[in-house]
Amino acid sequence: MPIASISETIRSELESRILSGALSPGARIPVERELMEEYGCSRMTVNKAISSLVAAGLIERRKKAGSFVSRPIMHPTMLAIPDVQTDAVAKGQYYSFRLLRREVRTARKRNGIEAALGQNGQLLALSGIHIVDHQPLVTEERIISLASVPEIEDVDFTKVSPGTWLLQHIPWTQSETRLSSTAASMTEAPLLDIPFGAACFVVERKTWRETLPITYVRQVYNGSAFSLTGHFGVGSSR
Amino acid sequence: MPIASISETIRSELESRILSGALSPGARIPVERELMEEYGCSRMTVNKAISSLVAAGLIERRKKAGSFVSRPIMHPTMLAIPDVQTDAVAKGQYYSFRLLRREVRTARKRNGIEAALGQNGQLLALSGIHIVDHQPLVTEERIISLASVPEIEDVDFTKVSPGTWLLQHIPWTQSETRLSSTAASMTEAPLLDIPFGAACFVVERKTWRETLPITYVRQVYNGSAFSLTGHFGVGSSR
DNA sequence: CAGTGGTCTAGACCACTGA
DNA sequence: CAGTGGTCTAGACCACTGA
Repeated sequence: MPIASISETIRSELESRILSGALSPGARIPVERELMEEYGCSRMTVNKAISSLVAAGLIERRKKAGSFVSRPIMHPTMLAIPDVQTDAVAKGQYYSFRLLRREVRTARKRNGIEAALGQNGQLLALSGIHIVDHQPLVTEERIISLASVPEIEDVDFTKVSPGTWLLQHIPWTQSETRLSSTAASMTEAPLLDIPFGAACFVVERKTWRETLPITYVRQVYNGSAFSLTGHFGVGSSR
Repeated sequence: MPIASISETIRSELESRILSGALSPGARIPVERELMEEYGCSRMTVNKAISSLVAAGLIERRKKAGSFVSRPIMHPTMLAIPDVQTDAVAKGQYYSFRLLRREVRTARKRNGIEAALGQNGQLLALSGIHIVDHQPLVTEERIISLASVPEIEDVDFTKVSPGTWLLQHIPWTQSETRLSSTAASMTEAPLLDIPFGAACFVVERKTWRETLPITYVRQVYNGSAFSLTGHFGVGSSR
């Protein structure tokens, strides 16, 4: 194991004092110049340690006033929502994507999502189903802005899923993900090989590259075969 | 607006070059000593800029070899899973918690979760329902380690929900959250005032304080009244 | 107006590791 | 073994803002 650097030592000792409650929310922590003396190091080193605790949300700083233990403590969770194909391949499972529909068209009026994606031109609308280990796992309805991603018009989606292709070719900077549940519809139920009305898990995502909209996708998972797990550790983001 | 510092300038210019694709995944970025000259600044300043991009996952560094644009690009999402009561109160909605069952007992054998929570003593088992704007929104089954949180035995849960009380009184450091969907059971359906078998959204969470287990909770939401939304921006964690 | 943090400099020594 | 990043020093000047 690597020997902890001075700034790591300061960071972890402050973190312990906060998490143990020795320094309670709202408490003032020693000023940088005090910590310099305590650890016999330079101010830059102290600053680095405290800055990482600020980034982790454990400390807030105010000039002249000092540095304070943050007050709120919520339930944030970092969820890594997997790409279906990438995830299946990583687990060594058999994967295929079955394309059900492919259409190039303009945005439908009165559909806010399509309007945003299609404001600069045409849309590619796809629907299909992800099959993992020979079982249908999740249906997908996707809309892609051809103005933002013209080259996708020539991609063969029998070899690669649209999501995987986009991940590998288009850099994105912002995403918004919505998670919900729904009852399987008349179209989804037979595709997923589950009863009409069965509980499903829904992932919807919009993705942007800077301010340029790229894609919207709605995925409906077989609810009995899918869950998402997220972890969160206070101060885990170094 | 504050004038960007030198390190912020370097950071944002590198970020732009990466996100625009001018520097593609796997590409080598200039070494620190080159960037020093380019920006006419000290190495520490360059290092600070690059370190923040490393923390944001955009860059990976290898000694001797150099610094490279990261390859993967996943779909991480930061979800802030709200506390039901805190969330409702913040929105100005009427909130109440109805306690249905309260029991102090030892862990049931063959139940891994209870065994972990009850290894040092007794458990407090609670069940109840969160009522928001006079509509039942979510049922809750919770188990709390009395060894870790002895003072909770005297709390009156007609005024405050167990989750809110814990958030406000017990510092936690690690949590694991699982999201899934399920069909409403015979006990849940009437409590939520929905049909038996209706699609529900399930949140399960285990929480620790360092290595000490604190609580496990399973919440079943009325699926037609609930969704979670998370955002993610590349490089948003400064 | 004085205490605090924000940022930077111009070096330094070292560990690591790819050529 | 040389290039690269990791970390640190001992200062410095300044902006902000609470007392």
